[in-house]
Amino acid sequence: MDGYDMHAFEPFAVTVDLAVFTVRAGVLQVLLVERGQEPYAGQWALPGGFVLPRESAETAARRELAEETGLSDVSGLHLEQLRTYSEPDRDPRMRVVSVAFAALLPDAPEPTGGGDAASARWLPCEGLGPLAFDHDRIVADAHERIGAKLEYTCLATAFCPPEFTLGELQQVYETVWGTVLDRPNFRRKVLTTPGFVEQVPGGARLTGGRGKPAALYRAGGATTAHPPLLRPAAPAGGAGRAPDPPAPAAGTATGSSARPGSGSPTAADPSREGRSA
Amino acid sequence: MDGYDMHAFEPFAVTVDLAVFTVRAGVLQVLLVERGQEPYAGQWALPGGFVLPRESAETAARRELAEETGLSDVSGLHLEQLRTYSEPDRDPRMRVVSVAFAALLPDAPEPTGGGDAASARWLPCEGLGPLAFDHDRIVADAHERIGAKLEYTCLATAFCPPEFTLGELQQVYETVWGTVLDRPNFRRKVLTTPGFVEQVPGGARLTGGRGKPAALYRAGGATTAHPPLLRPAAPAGGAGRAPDPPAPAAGTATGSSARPGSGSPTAADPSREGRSA
DNA sequence: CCAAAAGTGTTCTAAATACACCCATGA
DNA sequence: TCATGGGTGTATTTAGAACACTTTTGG
Repeated sequence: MDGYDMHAFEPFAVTVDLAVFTVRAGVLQVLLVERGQEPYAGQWALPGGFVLPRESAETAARRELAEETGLSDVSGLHLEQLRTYSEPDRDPRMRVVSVAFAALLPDAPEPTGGGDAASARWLPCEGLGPLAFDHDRIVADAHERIGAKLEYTCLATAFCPPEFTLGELQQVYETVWGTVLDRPNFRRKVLTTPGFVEQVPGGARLTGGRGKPAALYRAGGATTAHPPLLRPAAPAGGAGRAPDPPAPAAGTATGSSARPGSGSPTAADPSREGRSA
Repeated sequence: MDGYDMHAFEPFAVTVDLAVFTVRAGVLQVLLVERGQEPYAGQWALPGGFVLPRESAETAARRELAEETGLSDVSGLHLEQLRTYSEPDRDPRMRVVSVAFAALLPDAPEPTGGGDAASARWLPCEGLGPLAFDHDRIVADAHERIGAKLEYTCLATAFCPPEFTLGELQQVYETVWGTVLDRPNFRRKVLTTPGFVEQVPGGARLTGGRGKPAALYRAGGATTAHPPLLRPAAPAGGAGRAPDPPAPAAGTATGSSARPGSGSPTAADPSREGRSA
C-alpha cells in the first residue's frame, strides 16, 4: 500500500458469491440458480452478483441474499465471509474477483426468483454435478467451514426455526457432519453449555406424529461452546457412519429430478485442509 | 453471477495486505512499513500492494512477502488468507478492495526494504498506535485467527526455526495467547499428538546458557491436532496471567524507540467473536 | 552450592462415551 | 400393544489440571 500509483492498477470486477445452506428432511441443501447464458449455460451456479460502487461486500451479499431467497427480512440470518477467490481465469470472460459468503437458513422456503435468477432451487449438497466456474470448490469450502464451526460455536441454531426441539438440533449436526450422534450425550452437552439453548416455558411439540412430544427450545445468547462439541474422530478407514436421511415425507419431497451437467460427482478435492482454513 | 452485464460493473482496485508475524524475545511482532505519502503519511501500515493483472491474490501476497522481507526463499512460509476488507471508504482516494493475508515467520531477520517500503520494521503487536487505513482491525483479526488456529492445528511450528526445543514451542503459544502454560502438561500434549513434532536424533541445544540442554525437535507431518490444545479458559474477570516477556538479551534488543501516530492504544475491538470467524 | 531450565511421574478431577432403561404418543 | 421418538440415569474410560520431584547445565 506504499508506493501507491493512482494508475498502476488494473481494474477488476468484484462480485459476491453466496453458498446458502439449509437442512431439510435430514439433507444438507444448497441454493443454486440455473445459468441461462454462456459460459456454463444450463449448469447450476451459486447465486451472486456485482458489488455496487458504494457497497461493501457484506452489504452486497445481504442484498443478494434477500433478492435470491425472496425473503422480506433477511437481517437476522447468519451470513459470514468465507474467503475470496481470485484465480485469473476463474471466469473466462474477464477478470472477476469474488468474495464468497456462507449463509444459513432455517426452514428453506422454495426460492421465489425475485432476483436475477429465473430458476433457483435447493439441491442436496452431496453428489452435485459440476457447477459453473469454481463453485464446486466454494460449496466444498463452505461445507467444511460450517462443519468446523458447529464444533466450537452455537451456530447450529441458525439452521433451526425460532423454536425447535433438541432432536431437530441434533439432526443439524448429524446432517452437516454426516455422522450419527448419541442422543443422551448430545442432549447433555447442549444443555450444560451455558447459553446455548433455553427452554420455552409453555410448549411441547408433536414431532410429526409418533413419539413423545418434545420440549421446545430457543437459541440462547452464547455464540461459542466451551469446551467444544467435537465431531467423532473418523475411525481411520473412511467415512464414519452416515445417518439415514429419512424417507422424504409426502409433500416435502426433495426434488430429485433432472440436474444439468454431466452428473459426475467431481464436487471438489475433499483432502484439502482437515479443519484448517 | 447470472444476468451478467459486461458493463454493469464498477472497476475496483484490488490489493493484498499482509500481516506478517514473528515471535521474538517472547513478544509477538508484526511487520510494518512507514508511509511516506498522504493519506496517513508518517503512520505505520501493513505491507501490501496491487494484485497484478495475471496474478491471484495468493500469488500477489507471496510476491509481496518476498519483496518486503527481503528473503530469497519464501516458498515454505505459512501464508493464509484471512478475509477481504471492502468498506467503500476504507481508502479515501478511491475504491480499494483488499484481500488480507496472515504470514508466520520463524526467526525474524530485520527487513531489508527491498520492496516499496523504505522503512520497514518489526513492532510489537501490543499497544500499537493507530495504523493507517483499517489496518488496526486487520492486525487484530489476524492475531485472533492465529491464536484460534494454534488450538486445533500444528501451526505453531511455523513460528520456529527448522529445529527447535519444546520450550521454544511453548513460548510461541504463551506469546500468542498471552497466557502461561504448565510445562509438563504442554510437553505431554505435544508429544502425544501424532505427527506434531519428531525428535532430532543427535542434537541437544544449550538454551542460551543456564539450564539443562534441551532436546531438539522438527515439525512433524501432521497439520491438525486431535484433540485440540485448548487455551485455558479466561477466568471471568479479565486477561489471564500474561507471561513475563524475558528481558531482551543484549544484541537482540527489541526496538522500543519512537513510534509515529499518537500512541493511543486503539488497536481494535477485542470483544468481537471469541473463537468464531 | 545455587539458580535455571529440561524432563519424569503421580494424583485428582472433569468430561466424553457407551449403554440400559423409562415415558408419552399415534396407529 | 407396538413402534417411534423423547428423556433420565449410570458405569467406564479418557483426557486434562495441578504439582512434586529429579536431572543437567552455568555461575
